[in-house]
Amino acid sequence: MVSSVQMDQKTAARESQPDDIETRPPEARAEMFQAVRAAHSRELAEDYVELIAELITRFGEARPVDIAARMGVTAPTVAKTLDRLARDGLVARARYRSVFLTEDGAALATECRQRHEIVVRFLVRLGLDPETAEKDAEGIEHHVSERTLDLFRAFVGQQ
Amino acid sequence: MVSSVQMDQKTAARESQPDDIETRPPEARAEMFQAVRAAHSRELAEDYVELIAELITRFGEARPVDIAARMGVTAPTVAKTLDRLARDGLVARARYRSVFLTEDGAALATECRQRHEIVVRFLVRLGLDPETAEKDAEGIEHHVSERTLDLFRAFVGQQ
DNA sequence: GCATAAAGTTAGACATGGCTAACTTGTATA
DNA sequence: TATACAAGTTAGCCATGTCTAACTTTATGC
Repeated sequence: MVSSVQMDQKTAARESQPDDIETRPPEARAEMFQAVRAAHSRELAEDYVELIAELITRFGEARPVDIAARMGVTAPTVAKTLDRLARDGLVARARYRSVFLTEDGAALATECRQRHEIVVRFLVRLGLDPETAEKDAEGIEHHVSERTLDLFRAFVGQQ
Repeated sequence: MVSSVQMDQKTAARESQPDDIETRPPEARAEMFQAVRAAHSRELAEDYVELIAELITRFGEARPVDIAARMGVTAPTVAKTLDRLARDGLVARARYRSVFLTEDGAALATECRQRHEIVVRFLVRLGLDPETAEKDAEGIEHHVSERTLDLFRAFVGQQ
């Protein structure tokens, strides 16, 4: 262990380059990673409500079998996930029936769809092919702050 | 159930707007989500090796206690995660000792550091404040394809 | 050089998100 | 309308990633 040496180096580094993330206190890093973990726990819910909203729009209902096919998971996985979403007040369901969104779920879906749209359009505007843009957006959209989304909007909007 | 009606709508939609992701076959969606899930399973490993590399550079060693403070998790969580990384050949460790990267781990760390750098610089160039750029990059970096990264590089590089 | 503090480990709990196998319900058709 | 197939559910398994509590080892300071 080299704690005392570390402290000296840390202090020196922090004072010489205060803007570099590496030199900010460990708690600052911790907060960032905690935020990413929080985003992850929302991701699946967001993807589901977004998909459910789309299925309802296109087909009038969202069936577990269609969700499973599009999410690339098995039926039991969908069932368990829908139970969690119901528990969290995002979807409403009756046994052996299609799934519907609650008011909260519908609101979340709308928000997610818009965010997704903006990210895709931003990437395409940047020069990415639409196919890859869709793929990347699926992963990126859950980690884009409001501030960044505004910049994306501005970039898409310009001329 | 409305399978036959669904099929008609699906077919009609697919023929009218072949470029929209919603109109592509369900398997295309499934692949995207599977890719995102695969990215997730790599995320933690990437964040750890990146952090470990940085700690080694700055302090000469990477101690679990320092990793825990910066990841925002407890010591046992770090221990278990390091065991998995060791199992996967990314880190080497001896009981009660600091952690080191294997050749594979070091290579992954370098790759991740560069990707992270580019994403941050891209966001800052776009107009984002450095603080938020760091935060967003932490989530985004794991979901950026090579193609997108090239576009980010180009955008950062231009004048 | 010994006591104590700090760091690390182990054990065990829990939620999430995936799976297969087996069963039940609903639908469609012969 | 009876039955067979499709859809949905339940049970139970597993890995991941988090935690707390309790214990062991290492390092520090007097």
